[in-house]
Amino acid sequence: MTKTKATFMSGVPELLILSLLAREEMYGYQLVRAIRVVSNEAFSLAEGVVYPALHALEEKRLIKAKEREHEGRIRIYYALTSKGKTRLGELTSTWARVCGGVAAVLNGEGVAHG
Amino acid sequence: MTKTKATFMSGVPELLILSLLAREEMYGYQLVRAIRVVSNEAFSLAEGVVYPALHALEEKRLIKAKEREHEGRIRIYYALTSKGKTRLGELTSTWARVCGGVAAVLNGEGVAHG
DNA sequence: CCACATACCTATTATTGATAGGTATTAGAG
DNA sequence: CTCTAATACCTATCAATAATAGGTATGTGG
Repeated sequence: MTKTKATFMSGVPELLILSLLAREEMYGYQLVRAIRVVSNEAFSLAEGVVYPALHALEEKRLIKAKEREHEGRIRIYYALTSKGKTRLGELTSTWARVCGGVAAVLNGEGVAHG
Repeated sequence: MTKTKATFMSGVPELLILSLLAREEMYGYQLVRAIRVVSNEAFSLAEGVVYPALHALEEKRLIKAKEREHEGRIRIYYALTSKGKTRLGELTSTWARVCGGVAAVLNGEGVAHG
């Protein structure tokens, strides 16, 4: 069927995660719920998406992990590094450019001649 | 270097092409320029992106090709099918949902508790 | 005791945009 | 007449990564 379900999502998980972590430290499971809630149900990223993304971001030094105990259970909190803040800025502006470009085409007035 | 250049672009070429073809028939080379111009330089999709996309869309019956001669040279014009119009509507609303979701997170007020 | 929520993880698949080529024709510059 | 640039089409390959579908372990409530 080639049902394309992943439309428009490339780079979005990274942007969402960095954006949420910019406000406060969070652990993976918390991020999964936060993404669903804060996006008003627009996104529902599974753990299988979020955890690998976190590991990739950590490897790129965009976020930093700190294990912390909570009620006898270990949670891995992630915080943005300064490199991560820079990256978030880049992603945000790229996102704005893409949004603007798409809007320009969708609402475009005239089109070039044949 | 793992320089990720393709951020936020998944599905965008399809959306742009369908959107432009919804207004008027166009041929591949023309689309390449139109995407650059109409998006205000936000996108600059190479021919190696546009042509395969057109072939894929044609195979899915979302667009239809008509060869036409222009000054002794053959151009392949593409037009939306009704299926293509439906698809464009779906993509547009998906795009709106994604945009809204990202905006909600980027401008989000409060975040869930730990 | 069992089910569920919490909290973490990985392997695999599939899609597809980007890159880097290639062909052929026509127009214009020198 | 030649050479370049623009037009107009094409394909093969790569690389990135979101989605799916699993898996482990602990704590809580009925």
